[in-house]
Amino acid sequence: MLRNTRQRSAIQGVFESINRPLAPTEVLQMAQAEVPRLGIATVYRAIRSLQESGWLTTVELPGEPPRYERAHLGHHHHFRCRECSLVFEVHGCPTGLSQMAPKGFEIESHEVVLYGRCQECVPAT
Amino acid sequence: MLRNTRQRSAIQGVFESINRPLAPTEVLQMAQAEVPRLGIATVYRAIRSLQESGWLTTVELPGEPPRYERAHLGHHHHFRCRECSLVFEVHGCPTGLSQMAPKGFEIESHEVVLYGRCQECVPAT
DNA sequence: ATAGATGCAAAGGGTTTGCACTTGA
DNA sequence: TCAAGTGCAAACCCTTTGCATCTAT
Repeated sequence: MLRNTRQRSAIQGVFESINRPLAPTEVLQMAQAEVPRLGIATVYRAIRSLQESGWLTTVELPGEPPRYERAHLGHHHHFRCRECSLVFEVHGCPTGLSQMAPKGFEIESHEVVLYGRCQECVPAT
Repeated sequence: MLRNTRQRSAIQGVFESINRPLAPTEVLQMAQAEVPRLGIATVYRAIRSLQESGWLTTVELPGEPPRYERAHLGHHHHFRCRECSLVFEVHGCPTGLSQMAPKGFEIESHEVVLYGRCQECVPAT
């Protein structure tokens, strides 16, 4: 696998130059600047193989279509600004998660999404 | 607007008898016990109108199609079993959420999703 | 009676797949 | 060379919509 094609390097280039999670169609449009005949199927296939190779991770927020970004190391969560819709990484985890499970249930992992206003959108005090 | 039909009462009955978020196809299958010729379109239309009337709320988990549950419940979160894929309600919240926000960010709300094995799927000890 | 509700099937939107052609190693 | 990669279109899955029919009021 992982052959070095114009299509794939265009797609990787998009992720390298844009600093936020991207939807497949966004990737398509941006990469078509370099490879005009690029097809959406190729984008999906490239995303999948880049995911499987660990180069990309999926960013899933409730009720939103998946987006993809270059893999950062480590467990983290997300903060989504209700005003500007930007998504930020947050580090650390809440405590007391294990006490939330019903009796007999076994927790293996968790997701946390915080909603609110980012630094830019909090009114100046 | 809300006419009292056999279909709608069967659909509401499903939500009243099952205490976990349901996908439209689950609702269809269960309600067909009462109304065999029930169609999926009717389920979707009923869900939408019950949502708009405030009787149902949407449960969105990252990367999954929406599920629905009765709206009477207070603030709670969800547990998704990795084996049987069922989603359960969990009560209580973790602590220390406010410490996760970057400096200057204002948290308004949060979502927590736990993943693991439900009581049915935990191997008998 | 009559407007809302239903069932079916066809249409949409986003994602995946089949297949013949292209291209990088 | 020749299999992985690509482009196109058709297939899929889930959801919505058009339309003739049914039904609660």
